Amino acid sequence: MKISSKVECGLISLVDICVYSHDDVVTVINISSRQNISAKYLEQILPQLRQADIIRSVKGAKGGYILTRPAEKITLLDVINALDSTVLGDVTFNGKEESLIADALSECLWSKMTAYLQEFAENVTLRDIADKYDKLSGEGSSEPMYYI
Amino acid sequence: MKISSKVECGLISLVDICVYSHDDVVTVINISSRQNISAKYLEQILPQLRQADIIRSVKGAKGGYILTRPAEKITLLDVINALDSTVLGDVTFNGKEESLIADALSECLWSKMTAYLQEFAENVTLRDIADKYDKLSGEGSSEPMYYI
DNA sequence: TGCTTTTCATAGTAAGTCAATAGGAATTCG
DNA sequence: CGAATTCCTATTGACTTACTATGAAAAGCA
Repeated sequence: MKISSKVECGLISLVDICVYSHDDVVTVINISSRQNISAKYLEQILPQLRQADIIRSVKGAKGGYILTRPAEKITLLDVINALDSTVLGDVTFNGKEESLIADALSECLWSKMTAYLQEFAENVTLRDIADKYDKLSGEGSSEPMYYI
Repeated sequence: MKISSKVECGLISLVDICVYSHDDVVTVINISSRQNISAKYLEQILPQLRQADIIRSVKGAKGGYILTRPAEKITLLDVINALDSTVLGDVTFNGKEESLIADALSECLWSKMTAYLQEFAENVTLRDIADKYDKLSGEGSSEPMYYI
């Protein structure tokens, strides 16, 4: 399916913060260099995650970001809603399609499909994703790294 | 969620054909006038449904379109794949995000999310949608139609 | 205080996508 | 032949996306 780069990068940042913040803040530059994402781009994404109360920011020197709550209480739905509400929001059209069929589709199909997707996203937590990453990177480190 | 107007109009067309074709072909102009969709736009959408073997076309005068098989054997997945493969296709990125976290996301999250959506779409048939429409339009006709 | 580090806010831009339109060729019926 | 209809390709305008740019504001530190 179609996931914007904003959501992808936002999620990568959150996993990075989750894994590398040891009760301390993580800076945009930290994330940028570890994850190969433009710092300026992150500077645009992270504030949105802050507004959605997923991360908390500390300004000034020694500043940075940290999760507002344990990773198991942050869901994929939270993140997607914060960064791209069209992914899991209602299906909407220009309004031109005025027909009973279009009505039937909205009421009986698109609404259910959206709800179905939302249910998936509600049940994936940042902890789940971070654990998967830990497992994968653990496997990787016991083997030669071909792609250095 | 985000559904393109192409998919919406294509689905409306299929329901229209399903309901109004009584073993006979339905023309673009028929659909266009019944559903308030530009005929030229439909002329672009219907051929794609034909290439996907969902409808069959008859050229020339007295020509038109008809379903290739019973409505209960046409799934939402078929239609979406025919008109907009990005909706249910794999999640792909520019390839810039080279990090283990991005790998973990592809392998463990996006692939599952896509499969989950596909499962939904596989289990909705054109018959289901047409039935819903019949039910809705039936209810409507027993009440005054305010929006003639 | 003044310097450095960092977040914050806003604007801009280049490329791509989408919805819709346009014009005309090819086919078939009567 | 002529009307109806599908088929094919191109084009346009609006919108969206993925970034980049510039600089202000805040906070730690010497």
